[in-house]
Amino acid sequence: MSLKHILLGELQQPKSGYDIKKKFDQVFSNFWSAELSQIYPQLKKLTEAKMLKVSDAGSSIGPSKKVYQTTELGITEVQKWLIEGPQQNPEKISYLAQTYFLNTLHSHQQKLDFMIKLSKVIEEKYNFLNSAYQMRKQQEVNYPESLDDEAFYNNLTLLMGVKKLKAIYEWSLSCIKMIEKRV
Amino acid sequence: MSLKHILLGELQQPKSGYDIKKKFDQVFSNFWSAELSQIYPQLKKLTEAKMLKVSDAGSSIGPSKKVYQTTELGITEVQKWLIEGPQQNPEKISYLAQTYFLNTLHSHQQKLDFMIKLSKVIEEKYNFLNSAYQMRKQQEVNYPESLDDEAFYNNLTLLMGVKKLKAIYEWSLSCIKMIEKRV
DNA sequence: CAGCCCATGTAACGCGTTACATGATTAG
DNA sequence: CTAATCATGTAACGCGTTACATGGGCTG
Repeated sequence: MSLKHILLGELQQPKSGYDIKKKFDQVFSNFWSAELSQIYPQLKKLTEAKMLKVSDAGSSIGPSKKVYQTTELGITEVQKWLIEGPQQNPEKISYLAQTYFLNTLHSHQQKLDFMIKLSKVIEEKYNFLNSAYQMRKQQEVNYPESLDDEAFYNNLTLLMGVKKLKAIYEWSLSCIKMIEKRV
Repeated sequence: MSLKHILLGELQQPKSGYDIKKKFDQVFSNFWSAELSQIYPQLKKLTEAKMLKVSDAGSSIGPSKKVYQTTELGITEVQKWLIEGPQQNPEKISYLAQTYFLNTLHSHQQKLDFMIKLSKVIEEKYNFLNSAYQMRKQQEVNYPESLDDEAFYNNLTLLMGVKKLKAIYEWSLSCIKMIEKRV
């Protein structure tokens, strides 16, 4: 049930469905994803529930745009969600399921290949997130104390991604070494 | 599309739907979850697709039981899945979404409370996984070299869980410290 | 005999993805 | 003029959860 709350949270600063999608791809990807075909109907639903308000900002340049903004009722809903405490959702990690059943492949080389590929995939993700994090860090003189509240909490999620991916990347490297020893 | 492959992978050793559910709860929870209402129809579907075979092992004691086992066709399917390389599925982590929008709460104490609760939740998960891991480690004289292939790859997933949760737990502790400084 | 675990399933509903449909603007 | 990006939406389908329905066996 988090898409609803993410939309309400993000639309405290008004934007369109299309803008939100970009935010999902560029910023939220660390902890959530959604398609436009899921976003638009949700926006409609939340508007009907009076948690969002719309204004048509078409006309001037570009195609007509619907700009949404969270209402007081919507903000209350976000606060409820936060006060209820941390939501735990079951993790689904396909590549770990694959690792679990890796011995179904009979060739030692194929098992090793899988882990090498996995390691590269994780390395890329790590590099991507880490460079985003380092950039932020260097822009601030007195990081993280100098950040305002909003940027500070945004940043904690980025920091988590970096630390988690670092641990997973190191795990994948140790896996490769262990598998290599098992010839 | 992983439930299918997890069932096919796990049923290389024959068991019932109910047995599989226990495995999900006790072992796979680290990387996947599923309800019985999802498992039973999948087993039926995979049996129709000739990737599983059933035998009624009712009679003797307890209620009648259907025991499923992966066929050659099913094993080939698992191998295909593994050879295609690591599957990346988008992560959805509700509590990180909540962290991102934590500044929607105006009270500093409420923000801190959220992070303290989160830290406790993560600590519990970490302790649970880590004790499972330590037990395994101590049972083996020459860990992990002494493990057979199946146990070895099973174990890599456990190891990943431990390392990841350790990193996340440390992150949550550092978050508490940083938030405390921001009074 | 009450409550729990074993054991299998169906139904309703919501979440999420892929594909389809439409049309404007902008950059090469 | 063509391709990409901007912009909004619907339809079909599959995945996943919660609730419901049924019944046997075991333990206190």
